[in-house]
Amino acid sequence: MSDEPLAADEILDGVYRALCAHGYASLTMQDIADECDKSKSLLHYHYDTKEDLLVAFLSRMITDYEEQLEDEVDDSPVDRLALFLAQFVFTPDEEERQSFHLALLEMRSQGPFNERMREQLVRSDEVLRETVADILRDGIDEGVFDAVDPEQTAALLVATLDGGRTRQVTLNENPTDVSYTRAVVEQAMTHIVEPLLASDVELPPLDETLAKLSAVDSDADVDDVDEPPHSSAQES
Amino acid sequence: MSDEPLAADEILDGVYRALCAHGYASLTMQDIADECDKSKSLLHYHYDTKEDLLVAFLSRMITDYEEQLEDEVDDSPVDRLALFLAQFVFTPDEEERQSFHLALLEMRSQGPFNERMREQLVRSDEVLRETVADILRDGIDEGVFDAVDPEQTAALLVATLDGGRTRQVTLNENPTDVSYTRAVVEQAMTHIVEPLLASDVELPPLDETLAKLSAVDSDADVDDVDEPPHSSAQES
Amino acid sequence: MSDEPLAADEILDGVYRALCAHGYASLTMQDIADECDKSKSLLHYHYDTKEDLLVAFLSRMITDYEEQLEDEVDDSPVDRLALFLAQFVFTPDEEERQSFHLALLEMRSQGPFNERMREQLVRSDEVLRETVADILRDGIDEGVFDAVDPEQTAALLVATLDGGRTRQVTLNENPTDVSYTRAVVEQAMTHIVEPLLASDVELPPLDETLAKLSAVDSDADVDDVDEPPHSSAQES
Amino acid sequence: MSDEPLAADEILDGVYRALCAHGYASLTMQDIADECDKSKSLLHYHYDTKEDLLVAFLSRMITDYEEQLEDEVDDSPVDRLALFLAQFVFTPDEEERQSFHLALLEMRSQGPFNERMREQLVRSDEVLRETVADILRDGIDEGVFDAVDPEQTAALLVATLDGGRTRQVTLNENPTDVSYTRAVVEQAMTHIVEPLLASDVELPPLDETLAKLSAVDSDADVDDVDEPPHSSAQES
DNA sequence: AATGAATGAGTTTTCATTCAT
DNA sequence: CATGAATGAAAACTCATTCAT
Repeated sequence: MSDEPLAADEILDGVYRALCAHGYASLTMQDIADECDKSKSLLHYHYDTKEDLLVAFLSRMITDYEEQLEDEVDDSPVDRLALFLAQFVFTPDEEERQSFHLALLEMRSQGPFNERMREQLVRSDEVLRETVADILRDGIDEGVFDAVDPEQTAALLVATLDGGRTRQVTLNENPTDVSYTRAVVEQAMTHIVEPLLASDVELPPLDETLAKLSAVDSDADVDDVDEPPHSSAQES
Repeated sequence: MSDEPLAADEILDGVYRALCAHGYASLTMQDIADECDKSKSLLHYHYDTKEDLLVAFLSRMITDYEEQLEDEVDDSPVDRLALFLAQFVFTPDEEERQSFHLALLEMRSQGPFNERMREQLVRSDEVLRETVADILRDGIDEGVFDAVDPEQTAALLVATLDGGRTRQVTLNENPTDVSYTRAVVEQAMTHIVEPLLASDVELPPLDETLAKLSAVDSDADVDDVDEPPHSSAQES
Repeated sequence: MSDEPLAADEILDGVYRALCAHGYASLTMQDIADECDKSKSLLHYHYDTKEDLLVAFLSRMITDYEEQLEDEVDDSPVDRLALFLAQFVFTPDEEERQSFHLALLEMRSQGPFNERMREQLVRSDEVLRETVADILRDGIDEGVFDAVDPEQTAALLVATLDGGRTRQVTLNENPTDVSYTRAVVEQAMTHIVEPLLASDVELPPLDETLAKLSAVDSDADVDDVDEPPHSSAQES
Repeated sequence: MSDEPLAADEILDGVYRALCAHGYASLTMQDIADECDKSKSLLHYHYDTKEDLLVAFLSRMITDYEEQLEDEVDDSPVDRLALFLAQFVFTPDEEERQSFHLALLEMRSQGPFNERMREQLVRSDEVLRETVADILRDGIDEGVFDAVDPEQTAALLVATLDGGRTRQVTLNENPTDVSYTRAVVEQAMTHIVEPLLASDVELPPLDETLAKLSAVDSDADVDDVDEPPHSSAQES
């Protein structure tokens, strides 16, 4: 019955918005407090230190992503792979997601200096690569992919997509320009994925998958005007 | 003939070492001053603001890299490509290298917040992609590569290598472990580069190119004990 | 009839334990709440402010001490004086005692800044000096002490004992070491008390009185495992 | 020739004044900064932490006291002892010194919680007791004192005087009232010191020594209106 | 060219207190 | 009675920058 969102969660939502607005490097507790309309002291009431808060944020993000993945297990390997590729492409209206991935990139670069953060980042990396490896394994079993090494190929794909996205978010001054990532994803489809497919299998075109993606999003997002549905998370 | 290095340059060297030691996020003017044995005030004498100093550092780094590239124009396209792949991710002094790329990654994530930094980063990206595109164009002209789109393929390769390196430096707690990058580079050779080669052409194995690389470095490094020769730079 | 201790009293017990554990300077309401397993809010329900709570604590402590004194009026002046000397500085549970006196010393030093606290401290000082003066008066009347000025001599004795204890608790890193105090008490007996005695009167040796003290305590302490019986209080 | 006082010293002077004005428990870096007309940041420039600053303050205080002692070595043991006793008595115009001793008492009660502070306090205690013990030893050698145990007797005297002062500063609401300490000192002279003297030796009356003390002070204090001459320090 | 001293604006964190339930 | 949640004011400390020399 309790409609009111829990403060601890609202704070994490504030972290998301504050990261988008200010980036990680210049993120202050005050920024977060402002974004969730709470007092700084309350942040410390729920999370002892700033680090605790950020670790909790990363952790929720990854868990949300894992939960989202479970919804997709019924699709065919080819569709799941297409979906995975498409998720890396920002659509022009996703300005916010670009800011977010930028902030995430900043946090990632803190990993080596912070044990607890690195733990989360490594976990995130494993989720990501394992997702692709699972898809590949399923596809190989079903005979729709050639018998490549699933782990190695997954590493290649994740590196490529992540590299494309990284360059997109770091280099672009116009946050609605998505050409860099899109080009990389399309090249990855042509040079890496398509040569893997069995002769009678076809990868759906990127635009088609993107269209499907935004349809799903509109469904889900009915009342999430400003807020990520604990889900825009996908990472590292 | 004046042997004594210019203070302005010694300061930039200090930036390099301070970035390796502390990362970008927690880099203070004092850190840099300590690394180059100068006073904070002197840094401000030569560079008005911290931002000026970091922009100058990025700029010198890219210029150094460009100069280094000019030494390689005489090699064959295949060798140059092999060299590029190898160089991107390995150097004889791995540990320092990784911390440096980590710091660079942090700076890259500041690009969107800082016009002048982004300028340098974009320039660096162009140098990088243009280098690969040039190699590809030369190779296509000479008939050793298939007639792919040089720009697009260059973007794919750069994204892949950069993505691999990024994941390596952000996820690894052991800074001398390069297995992640190596796997990605090898996969990139197999899945992306080799399918491009004319039927009678062979890409030299990674190890061979690496061996060549360290031979060259030993030659050059005679008196570079502690200091980057204004050159370890290469980026973004 | 009602066995359950009153919350207001349990809170004061918490103050005692929290003072021993943390000292006065860094004593927080949370510390006290933790020690009595109540919420901070409850402390404020029973005592409006932190100051109120501490004043109440001091007040109860002194009252408890006064009550304890009444038990001793039947003894001879010499015995009562010996007891006073011994009691002032030693108790069976030394370690707890020292931390408590330390905390008390901190509170005492707040007196000049806090009217209400000073009131209690002054009252405590009067109780203490009056106790000794009474003993001296009784002894002079009975002819066992020389005819000194009871008030002045009481002031001297109290200052000496308090000074010894203060130096003990502030200087010693080992809280069970009482050698400093013992030395001072013995010197006080030799130099101050003994010259006061009529020629046929003898002060019982310190060890003997101490033995008596611990015997009494063991009797009383049957069910006081963890808690001060509202009584360890005695002070300055 | 440099007339201007060193900032580091001015800051320590500020600590003295701030301690007098605010006490130790509520002493903030801002209070100290205000008292010495410097910025908080400058305090941190010269002393890394608040603790460092306070330790430095204690340390200078003790050193100053030791230096002052050296001026007195030529006096006779009886005079030196009289002087020592008198120094514990505040004269009515020494309101400031009372506040200071109060603050010092607060710091002393922090000893057990702070290793570095305790070090200074122990050193101070040793200086104080050794001073008296030295006087006693000299006097015994010269035959003006009875052959008491110098260390033990010194401990008794220091405890008594310190206890008197402690009670004075903690209990008195009127900071110009010095009756408590004065009474204790006089009692100590009568009951403890005088019985020690050889039959032909006399202790100069307290008032006389006090008069001598203030004469010396007026000499020295010519231009120290508001400032302790790095010397009001004397302590345990 | 070079430095030590100094500062203001800002950061995280602490804590007594209040409020709704 | 009792509590968890929430807050505002203030604390120590940091850091880029400036200034006098």
